[in-house]
Parts: sequence; structure tokens; C-alpha cells
Amino acid sequence: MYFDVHSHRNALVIAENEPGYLELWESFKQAILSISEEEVSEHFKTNHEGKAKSVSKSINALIKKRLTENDWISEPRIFGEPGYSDTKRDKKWRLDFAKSLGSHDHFELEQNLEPTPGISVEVAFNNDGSTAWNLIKPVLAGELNHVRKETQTGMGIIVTATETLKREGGFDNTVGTYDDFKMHLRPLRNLLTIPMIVIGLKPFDTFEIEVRKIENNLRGFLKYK
DNA sequence: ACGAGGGGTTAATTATTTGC
DNA sequence: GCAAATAATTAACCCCTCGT
Repeated sequence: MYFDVHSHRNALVIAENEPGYLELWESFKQAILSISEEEVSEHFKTNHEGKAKSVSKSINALIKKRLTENDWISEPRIFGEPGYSDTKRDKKWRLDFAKSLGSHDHFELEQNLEPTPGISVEVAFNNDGSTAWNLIKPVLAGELNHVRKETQTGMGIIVTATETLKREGGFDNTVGTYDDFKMHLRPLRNLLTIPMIVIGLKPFDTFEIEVRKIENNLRGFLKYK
């Protein structure tokens, strides 16, 4: 899949020049770019066509597959404290994905060892109301490093849908888009202290999702362009 | 009259408890 | 100790309001 890129607090410059971040950024970019249109349409056809409205589940599943294959950790916890990390209520305190070049070991973090570059990833196809929260999570993850190691080590990547993909992918009209995230970033600049790259996924060349009403429910169907 | 957007609901997934 | 049943927790998406 192809995408547009928006850079917050020089994230792109850092990602493309700092040795450690370069490696992580390339790994991420390659993961997304390597998802082919055929794979998405095939996945949708076999799993969700006629049952779900949008392609979001297929895209989510394929991103997860690619990133975990490349050693990104799925749904890591942000904090290590009871109440925030126990399985009962830690869900909203988890990132979608993260990868660090160094150790995730708790002991080493406490020992104030060399900062290691790490990137957190949020895939945000949900309600526009949670746009702000999606932007804050990478900051929380980064601030943790900041406090423990006294060094700026965090960077966030947010995966969103462009307006066109939202329309052609059958996404619900409430999902926050690439443009919505860019709108949020300007006024929130001073609160969002971590460099972030916002990715706007582009629509597909060969197909789109046609939404039809089946027995009062909206369902998506493949339609080749 | 229509479409965008937000709040609320629910189906499906994940966790926990219970029973064997 | 393991499986089945039950409970909790989302995230997708439905519906209704509001602005144009």
C-alpha cells in the first residue's frame, strides 16, 4: 500500500538520518509498502465480504502480520505498574505495536543504561473522538523513556486513512482521517512532545468497496475499477 | 434536503471463572 | 490442570442531530 506522510517535530528528518531510527523506519515502511492490493482484496473476499462494511479489518490484519513477522511487538504495555499493566484493565494503556533496537528489559531501563531508539505505532481507523488519545499514547510511551533515561528516545508512527481511502474503502463516516490528524497536530503541538510521523494510507488502484444495504445492515462488497 | 460528524449500541473478541 | 461457560471489553458501525 502507498501512503502520504506528515512529519511532526522533525520526525522525518530524525527517522531518515539517525542510524537507529533509520533502521526502524525502513523496517516499518517496507512492511506497509509490501502489502499488495491483491492481498487486501483477497483477504477481504475470504474473510469479510458481505459481513463487514469496510476493509479496516483486512488492513489491520495484514499490517499486524507484516509487523510481527519483522519482530515488532504487538500490543506492548506502556506502564509496568499495577492497575495499568494487569490484564484486567491494561487494554487502553497498550500501544498497537512497538520496536526497539535495544532491550525492553525492565531492569536495564531502571539502571539508566544507554538510550535505545524505539518507535511506537498506532493504527487509527476508529472514531474521530479518539484521535486525540491516539496522538497522546506515543507521547506517554516516549515520556516514560524520557523520565527514566533523561534522553529523548521516543518516536511515534500513526497509521490513518486518507479521505479517499475512507470513502473508497467503505469506512464509517466517523473515522478520523489523515486530514483530521493533521488538523489536531497544529493546536496540540506543545502537548505532543514526541516526534511523530503520520501516515495517510492511499486508496487502491484496482478496486474499491461498494457499500450496500442488506436487510437493514450496511455491508461492503468488492468492486473492481 | 442532504451530508458530515458525534454519541451510543452491539457483535465479536479476549479474559476470567467455574466445573470436572 | 484443562475445558467450557460466563463475563468483560473493545472497536466497528449505526443512528440521529445539526449545519449548510
